[in-house]
Amino acid sequence: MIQLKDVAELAGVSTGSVSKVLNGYAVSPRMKKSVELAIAELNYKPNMVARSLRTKTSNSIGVMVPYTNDPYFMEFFRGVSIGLSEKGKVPFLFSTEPHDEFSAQKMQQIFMRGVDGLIVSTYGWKDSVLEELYLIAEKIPVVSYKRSFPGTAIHSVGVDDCSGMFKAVEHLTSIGHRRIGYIASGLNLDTGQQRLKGYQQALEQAGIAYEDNLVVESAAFQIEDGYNAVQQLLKRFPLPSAIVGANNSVAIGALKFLESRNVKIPEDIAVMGYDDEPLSTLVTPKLSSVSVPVYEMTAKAVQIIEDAILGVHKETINILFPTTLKIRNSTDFSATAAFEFERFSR
Amino acid sequence: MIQLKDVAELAGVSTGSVSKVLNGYAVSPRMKKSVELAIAELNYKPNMVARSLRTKTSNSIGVMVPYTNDPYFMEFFRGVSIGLSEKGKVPFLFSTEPHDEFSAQKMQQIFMRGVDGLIVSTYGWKDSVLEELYLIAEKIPVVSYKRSFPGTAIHSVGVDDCSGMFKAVEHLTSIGHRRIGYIASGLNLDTGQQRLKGYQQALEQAGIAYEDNLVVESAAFQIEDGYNAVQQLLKRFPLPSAIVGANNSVAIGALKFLESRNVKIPEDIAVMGYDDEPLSTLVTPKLSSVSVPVYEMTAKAVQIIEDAILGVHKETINILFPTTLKIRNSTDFSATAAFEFERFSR
DNA sequence: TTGAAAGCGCTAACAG
DNA sequence: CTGTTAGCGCTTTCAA
Repeated sequence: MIQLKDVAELAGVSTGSVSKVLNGYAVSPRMKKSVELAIAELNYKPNMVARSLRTKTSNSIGVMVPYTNDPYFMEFFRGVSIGLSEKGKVPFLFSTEPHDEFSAQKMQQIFMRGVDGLIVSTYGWKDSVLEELYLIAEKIPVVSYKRSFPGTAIHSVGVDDCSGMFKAVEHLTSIGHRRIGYIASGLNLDTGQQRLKGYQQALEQAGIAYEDNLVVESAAFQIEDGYNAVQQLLKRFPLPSAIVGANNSVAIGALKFLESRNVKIPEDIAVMGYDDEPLSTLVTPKLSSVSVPVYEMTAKAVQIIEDAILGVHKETINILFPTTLKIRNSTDFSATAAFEFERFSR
Repeated sequence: MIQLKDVAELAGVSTGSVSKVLNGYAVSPRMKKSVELAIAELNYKPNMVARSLRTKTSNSIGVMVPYTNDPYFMEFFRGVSIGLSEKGKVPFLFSTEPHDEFSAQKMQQIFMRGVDGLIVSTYGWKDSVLEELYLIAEKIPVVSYKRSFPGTAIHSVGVDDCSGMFKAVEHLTSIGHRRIGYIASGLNLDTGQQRLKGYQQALEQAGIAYEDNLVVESAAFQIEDGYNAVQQLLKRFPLPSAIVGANNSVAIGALKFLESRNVKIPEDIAVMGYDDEPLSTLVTPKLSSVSVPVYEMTAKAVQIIEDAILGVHKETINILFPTTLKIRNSTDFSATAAFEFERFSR
């Protein structure tokens, strides 16, 4: 392994001087030149581990994502990754399984490795793991994705789920639906509660009485949970003319069950998702949904981390992003039929 | 930050001794006890950066995955992540964009951070980046996923693409198809060539003459590439009665185009994918495909890395895994209609 | 079995 | 502007 000392020798200068040109401090042009020559000659690469030990920063960020098959993981990670890369930072990635016994341990691992900050999606985390997170947040900046932790040092980026779901349901009432089933997921989470609230407020605004038995709770946020939950809704009488899922996956699960029973969508029953993803345009019919600005959110998360590391933030930051309605064929037969490729573009 | 020295002081022993109990060397029970007590009392966490600098190993592995929207990325990463986690190793993740100018730079970054090995999917990498990879492979173990580099130090895990595609096409000929269109992707890669070869061999075995104009090349491996490519195939006369995609995404793209033109699948044209993924069961009709044992492959990749780090391997390892046929409704109308959830299970 | 001490490769005062 | 030097927190000889 060729190291700084070797560069110094070849260039005929001190190691301190080499370090200076490496880190962009003021040096004479002559010195700079000869050092750079030696670096190129030897193909020298600084040892980041030694640098980290000395400077106590690593230019790396811990990222924790849930292990679900949910595609939002992919977009979240992708966004964070692009953002960090632009800032010259490296992601240390950890996946967490919901109810993973080792999440706390993994988080410690990552912390011990000297990351400068943490960006986390805490979906499925147990309280004990969250406790650990609070502790870490006292020491390095932490940004939580789509979930806020009021009263802690944890920053967050999220969306206004109440207004987002309001839009979804308002869309349905605006095209005439009066009996709207709701597949509720994550009612133990603030985000799940806000979505339900949005549903209720939209009904209220349309002058529709809320009916408890049009809301069924799903086991979780996955496709199969929606597939199972929708079956309850089909036992109601009169049948709902529209069904909204608390997220996109449960809506797709519902869609798939209805398809298997030859229910016509949207003619017999309209289906609406929430938290749009590329998959929406690949199912038949294409799923209407409410879209969340993943890229803006992840970019912001990275920005917050960076600022926090630099000590810019004195207060905990909690930002909510707006959502946008995507109307497709699962609620509107006449919606654009052109093949639409939804990509994560920047 | 509480450190080893503090533990030593509290326990009334030397730092060397604390290090010994930390690393499981022989110490007296008394010493062990008191040190452990002090560690617990102070809630001491070793600084992995310092440890790495000293030991020259980091227990971390660099993982490079392509930035595509292709879901196979997710499964690959998930498998690797689970595998590493089981070995107590941490993934340092880097995403690469096809034709990314910075891939080489990113790889250097990761290398400089002292990873003990590298697991890479080189999809879309330019030659200059590969050159860099060869160099790195001289210094630390590298395992490539789904692509081999004969004559280099790079290990690989892959599948037998020729026999895999053979199975796919054989399935079609066995149910009576004689005119089978093929969407070729990645003909510049060995894996793309092997798949095409499998297609040709299956035709030959069925006594069907190969026709150049039933093979169209797609721009890349994405859904939209299949969507575009299939349009060429529809200009052939007589029309093919079946179409095979070189991977799952292009097959889905084809499926979506045919759907938009109200072509009945599989009655008018059967569609077959390759390299199955969960998405196959979410499109309508469900896509027949050839499945690759992602988890076994990633687990093997991790195993190889681990062994190589320990110096077990003297030779470069190249392993091919077998594929399995998944028959669904896009080729067989009567295939199981039950809702099938494909999950990445272990 | 334990302690003392010498670094791992780098940066950052501090002097010159 | 440049060189010297003292560590960053840990492991690992080497002696005791």
